[in-house]
Amino acid sequence: MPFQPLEPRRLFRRIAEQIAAMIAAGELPPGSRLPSERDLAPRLNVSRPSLREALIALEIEGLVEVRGGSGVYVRAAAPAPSRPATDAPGPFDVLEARLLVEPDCAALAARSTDAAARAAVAEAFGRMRAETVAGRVGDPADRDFHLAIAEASGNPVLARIVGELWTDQAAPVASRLTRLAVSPLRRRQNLGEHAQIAEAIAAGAATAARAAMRRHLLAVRRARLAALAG
Amino acid sequence: MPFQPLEPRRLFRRIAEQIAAMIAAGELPPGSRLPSERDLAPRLNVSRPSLREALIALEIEGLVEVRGGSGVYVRAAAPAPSRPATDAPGPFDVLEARLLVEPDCAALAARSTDAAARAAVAEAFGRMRAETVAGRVGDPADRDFHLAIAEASGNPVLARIVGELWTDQAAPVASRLTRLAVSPLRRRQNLGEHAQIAEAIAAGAATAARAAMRRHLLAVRRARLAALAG
DNA sequence: TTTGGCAAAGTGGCCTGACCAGTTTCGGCA
DNA sequence: TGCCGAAACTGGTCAGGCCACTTTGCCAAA
Repeated sequence: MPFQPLEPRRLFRRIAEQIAAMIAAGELPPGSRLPSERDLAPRLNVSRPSLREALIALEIEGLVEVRGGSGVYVRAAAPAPSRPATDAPGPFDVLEARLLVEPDCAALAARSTDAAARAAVAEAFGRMRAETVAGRVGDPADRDFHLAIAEASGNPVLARIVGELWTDQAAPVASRLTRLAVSPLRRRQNLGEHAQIAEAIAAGAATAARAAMRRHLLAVRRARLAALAG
Repeated sequence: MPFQPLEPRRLFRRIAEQIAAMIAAGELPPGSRLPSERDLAPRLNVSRPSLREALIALEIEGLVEVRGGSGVYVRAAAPAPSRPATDAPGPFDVLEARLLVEPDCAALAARSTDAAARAAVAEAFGRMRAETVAGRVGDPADRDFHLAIAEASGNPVLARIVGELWTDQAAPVASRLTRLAVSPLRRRQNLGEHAQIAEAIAAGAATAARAAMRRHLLAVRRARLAALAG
């Protein structure tokens, strides 16, 4: 069965989501071992290389752990109630930090006199809109938009912090949550919220920009909480 | 050349890092296209499937964008080697960032239920008081105090950010300014402001802690501005 | 000369089949 | 009963091949 048009997304993405769904559904409990690549691939009607690509994606997202010679194991991602925060880099910690920093970045960007930087914000928004409309994943474009705002704040330290926060967000636990939380509806809302932010910055409305960014991040948090609950 | 022991990490990881290093080094500028998979694989002494796995990893991490039928492109997010205006890391930029983050850290620390972390804040304050009385420079103790508060916030991401901000502050320009701004009078004031913060946190008064931290940082800024003018 | 469209070249997407190097398991031997 | 080694199993990697999409550039028509 040597083909399958790439109309949907790429195959490894679909495989990864399928496996992630099985994990979420409890068919593959945390700590359990997945069927071997040789078994699983034909069962999903894909080749082993494609399955491997999907497993690598899941591994990077922290859903799964690959132990050479032994097998692929579902990672225990359950938030331990005993240890609330201290050393665990939970996804909501990143969001909390973003909530402290990014609204003011937006306000500073709105006040900025650097035309080029503000043009970069508008351009990043345009790119993101194009990609969202096209139905692509859009995550990198999202990042670029927020980063452009941080850079437009004129404060390189803030820009660096925001960049690092997005790197954190790409880390295992968080990115898994991100993916779960991004429904088509949420993607559209996301775009609308970004539009408000971009407009406020373009208009030089610092207070409005701050408020819009805050609303946006709160909405993101709500979506992730819902994804966690669902 | 069909093998290569898996002593280091897995091959795709090493390939990904190698490519990421090229991007960071500017050999592959943002927006540029990587050599085709068929060209690049033999150049890195790996097979195409392994290279593909690495590219998928880089794509998930947002470093690269894969456009089917076209090529693999470096995402425009890497810090370009020369950024003219924005990249001057002025000392007041750091202070501005601290002003955004640290007051809320103090508030979170006051609300924290982690007794050990709050004890660490009190202890750091005690050490600082001892050193200030003894007339020492006080910078490390000062840093420890602020860092203890950030850690007591319970959010490791915030703790890391604050730590980095203090590292920035130690950079040449800023540290010279810091030294200038620390008169004996200022040192006493500093200690008093810290005492207010420490007390508010110990008392669990979140709002008061936030306000005290904010006042403290504004006072620091005033002192530095004065030093700059004088 | 300009513009339109179409074909070839190039690129990623995916598959089959195979061998290597670890890990795990289990049966035979002490 | 307990230890140890071999076989079975698993992931790691490679080679080569075909398909579908994108890009490019040539050529013909306006």
